Amino acid sequence: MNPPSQIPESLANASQKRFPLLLRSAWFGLNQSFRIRIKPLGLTPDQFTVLRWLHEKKRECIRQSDLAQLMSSDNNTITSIINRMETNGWVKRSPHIQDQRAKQLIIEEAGEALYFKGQAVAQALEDEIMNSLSEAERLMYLEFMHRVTQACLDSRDASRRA
Amino acid sequence: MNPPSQIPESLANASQKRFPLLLRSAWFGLNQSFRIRIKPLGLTPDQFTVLRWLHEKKRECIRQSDLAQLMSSDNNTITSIINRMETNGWVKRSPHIQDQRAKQLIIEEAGEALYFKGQAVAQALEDEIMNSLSEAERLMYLEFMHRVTQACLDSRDASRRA
DNA sequence: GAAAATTGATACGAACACGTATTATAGTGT
DNA sequence: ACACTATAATACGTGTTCGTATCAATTTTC
Repeated sequence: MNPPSQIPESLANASQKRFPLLLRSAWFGLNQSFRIRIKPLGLTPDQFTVLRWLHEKKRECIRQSDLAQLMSSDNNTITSIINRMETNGWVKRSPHIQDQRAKQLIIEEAGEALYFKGQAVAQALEDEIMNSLSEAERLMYLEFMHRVTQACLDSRDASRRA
Repeated sequence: MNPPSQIPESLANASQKRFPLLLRSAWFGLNQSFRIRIKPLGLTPDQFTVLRWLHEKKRECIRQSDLAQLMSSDNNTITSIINRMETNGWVKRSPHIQDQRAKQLIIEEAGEALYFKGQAVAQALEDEIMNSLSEAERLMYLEFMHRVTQACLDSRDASRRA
């Protein structure tokens, strides 16, 4: 009865072929879904992403600025996220050996246990989303997405330098 | 010289075929690039998105909750964004005719002028990104992206109901 | 080796995302 | 008419994003 209440229709109309709107909705949808699902763990999506990188790069020496680049984020954001996660005992800061300015990030036992629980949820969600494409489509899509993502990051870097 | 300083390589390794990481980087890259480019206008990306929808739906009666759905956002966020934009004189709140709880959003002259300036920047950025794909690839990519986006939004809605 | 430029991290503030609670209005069922 | 439920907007608190400024340490340049 309300005129603008059929939102799916308007999405199908206006944003169907508009990359920025699709990207925004996809990211918000995925992020919100993941947030709801890992909420019982006491984790936020960004905190999980931190745990993921620190787990995968455990053998390497990861500084806060390295993490910022891996997450397409910046040093400010990483500082405040790590502050909360350090308080929770999930990660710890350690002095960097060669560079006295830097701090090496290390995942704690509690953090790693949390990561494994979150990873199961994340994998299930990823599989669920990717099921909307066939095997062949998925391969093409990921290849295209990879190129588009690089273009987005290149554009950002160019805008920063300008 | 620093061990983890070649980030492009690590992106090409670990996240090459991981949809969630690609999506995150693409969204952050695009958003950051757009933010830098429209900063001279005094606009943020989200404020531009508000102007965009209010311009495109000018003929319809758009309530705050309608805008929240269009932007994959929620009423809380819309309230605070509209507060700032109303202060700036870009939009105004008007009582809804049939529903006394609701407020109709209307774009002001100053807001529309800003929108047109931002739209030129947005279109240039979108074209720049889409240039990383050929014409045929772009058609396929947008079709796949549309399905994936729907899957993300469906997953969010299912998680909310659960 | 000293000055200059760069980099790593932090503090602070504004904007945004989101959960919970609250108030006011609308619709529903009886 | 009445209670019950649902919806629209808001207030408030926490977490995240990002710009600007600051400080310490490193690298570069001369």
